[in-house]
Amino acid sequence: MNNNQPLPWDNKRFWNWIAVARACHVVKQRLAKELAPLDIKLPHFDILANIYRSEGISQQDLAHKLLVGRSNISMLLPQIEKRGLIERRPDSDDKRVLRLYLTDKGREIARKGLDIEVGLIEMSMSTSTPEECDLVGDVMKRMIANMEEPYD
Amino acid sequence: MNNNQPLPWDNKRFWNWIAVARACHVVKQRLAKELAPLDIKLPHFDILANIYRSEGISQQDLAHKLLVGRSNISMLLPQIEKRGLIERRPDSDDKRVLRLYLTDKGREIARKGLDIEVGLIEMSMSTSTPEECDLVGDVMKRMIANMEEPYD
DNA sequence: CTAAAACAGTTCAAGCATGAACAATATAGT
DNA sequence: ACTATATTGTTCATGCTTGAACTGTTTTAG
Repeated sequence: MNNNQPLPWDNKRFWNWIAVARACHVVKQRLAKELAPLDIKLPHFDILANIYRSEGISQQDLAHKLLVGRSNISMLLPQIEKRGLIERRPDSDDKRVLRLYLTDKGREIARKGLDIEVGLIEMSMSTSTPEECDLVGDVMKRMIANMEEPYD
Repeated sequence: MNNNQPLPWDNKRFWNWIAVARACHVVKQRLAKELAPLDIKLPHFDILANIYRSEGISQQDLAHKLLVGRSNISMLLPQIEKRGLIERRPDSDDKRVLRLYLTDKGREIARKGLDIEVGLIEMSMSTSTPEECDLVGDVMKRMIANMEEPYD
């Protein structure tokens, strides 16, 4: 450890994190290209995929799952709705909330897109053992947990 | 393995990857907040940090390092230049290329920002051993390498 | 019961990122 | 030397993302 000017370039954790960020970036760019044949953009697909897993989810919860603002969802949903991929139905108990459902067409695209995504992930992780991949997942979950804390 | 409908929810690699993407997202959001006192946005900081490490880099190479398009850099640099954080000087050999240098003010912000970033990364990775972090880095580098391939 | 607070969703302006089309310069092939 | 090709950086239109301000609904407190 340097005591005067500890440059990040000497810090292994720093570089390991840079690798994570780059991998994330590269995978997202690649996935966007692979989804092009389905005529769906990544943000729209992320929404479809989440509704696919949690049919009837509210916009609020969807935004929370995707780690984006409510306004973001609010701007994207009408586009997807106009394409006939989802339906928004008001909750019967609480008139504030809208619940989200896939149409058959939406479900098909979500399904195909997920197949593409899983294929891509398996391909890119094929050179690592399942144990290694699990460890990566564990470290990431720990990071997310640590990130909740105040720090400064 | 399911043979009919292999849902991603049954796929461990899939979930491990989701954890990576979420961690990436959370760290970026958090870093953006921590950088606020320096009055610098994440995209601008990423540029400063890279010039800090590679003074005299060209816009092209910078874009490549950051995994973004040249146009992106081309739009952001004038803003940073107007704030007096960087200088753009034409290359003497090749009149097409502009080389990027930090001003003293820019170097100070880059330095402070990097300290914040490293602190954040160390904090979030503090619950994992150095060996685990290194393994994460290795798996990510393998993923990036695999992602270059054609696949479909 | 009513006023205040909390909550779900929307709208808007601003900033970031992209790809395509473009200008200027450099390199290669003939 | 000369044309064709490739490269560097810019500009533009488009789309995503955000946070703040807003509407309407529900819950909480007095």
